[in-house]
Amino acid sequence: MILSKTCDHAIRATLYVALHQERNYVPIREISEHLGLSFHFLTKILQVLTQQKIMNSFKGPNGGVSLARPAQTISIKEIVVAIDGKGLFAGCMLGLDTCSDEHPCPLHQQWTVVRDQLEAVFAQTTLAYLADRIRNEGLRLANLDASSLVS
Amino acid sequence: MILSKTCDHAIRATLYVALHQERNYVPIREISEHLGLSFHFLTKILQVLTQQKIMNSFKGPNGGVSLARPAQTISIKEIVVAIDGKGLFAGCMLGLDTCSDEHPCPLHQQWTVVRDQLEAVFAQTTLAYLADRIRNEGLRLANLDASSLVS
DNA sequence: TATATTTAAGACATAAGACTCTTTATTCTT
DNA sequence: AAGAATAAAGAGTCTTATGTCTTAAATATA
Ligand code: FES
Ligand code: FES
Repeated sequence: MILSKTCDHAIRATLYVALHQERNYVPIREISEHLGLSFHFLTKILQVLTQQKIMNSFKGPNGGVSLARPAQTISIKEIVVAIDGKGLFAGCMLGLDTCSDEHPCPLHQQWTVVRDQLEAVFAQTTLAYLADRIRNEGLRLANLDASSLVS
Repeated sequence: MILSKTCDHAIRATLYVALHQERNYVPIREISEHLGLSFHFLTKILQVLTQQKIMNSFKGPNGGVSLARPAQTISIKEIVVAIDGKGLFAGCMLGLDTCSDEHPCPLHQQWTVVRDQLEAVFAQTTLAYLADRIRNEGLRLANLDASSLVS
């Protein structure tokens, strides 16, 4: 798997929030129910995004989470790095402890070309862009058999 | 991590064998010592490659493993699929249970472009090509602090 | 045939990731 | 002030990946 489950959940949750930006805060309970994943687990994940200043949170009635910055300025790459670290964009494909042009492994040349493209695509893909496409094209944020949840 | 550790080990081991093709069989013990990984673990991994007809094995004195086909005909993709399955080249980036153009997730368009390129690169990169480059350019198969092992 | 060498197989152990539960802290509403 | 709603924090559990160990099977050599 490219991304950890934790990271998958983080991206889906931030997209859900981006789709509901008109509201002040979106409760985590609502997100977890709409995306079909554990409330407590999602809470832990979003705590990290809050600590990383990607989201804001607010306790108490009418509380929840919101994007800390305009959705146009938050990239998918940023979320991936916040949750999974920069390994995907910097690590060795063969799992060696360093990846560098000076001491490349056999797959270094092949991998870095693809990796740089992946990084560029993720860096320029923002939550705002994806939220627009979700709205306009009906892209799914959950499994098909649970799509009724997404409302 | 893109590939599992198991898959990393498999690729490194097959490359080691490809570098020693002049010999009939290469003992797994020798491979594990040169690559700095567990003999028993590597044995299990290479068993899978043997079952998948990518390698041959032979028991007893002067036994070991060898490539089942010419190194020119074995691609990295084939090894990745044998060990990790086809998930990397077919699965949803967001971890949803299906990935299809008909019901795409928000990252589908971005990911499939990169994924198809990764698949193409891996499919056309053979053990023979990589072994040549290892020989000619001194690419490393092990960590730097263990590179003396690789002889 | 006896012994050494090597892979095959499977049980077992450890570590990491994924998820659950309980308690605490904060804020709103009444 | 009291109670309800919500996130934060942390302990605990379950599952999967990784790694280890022991025994069996096959083969060569003497
Ligand atoms: S050194 Fe292995 S991918 Fe760069
Ligand atoms: S549906 Fe998610 S990547 Fe294709």
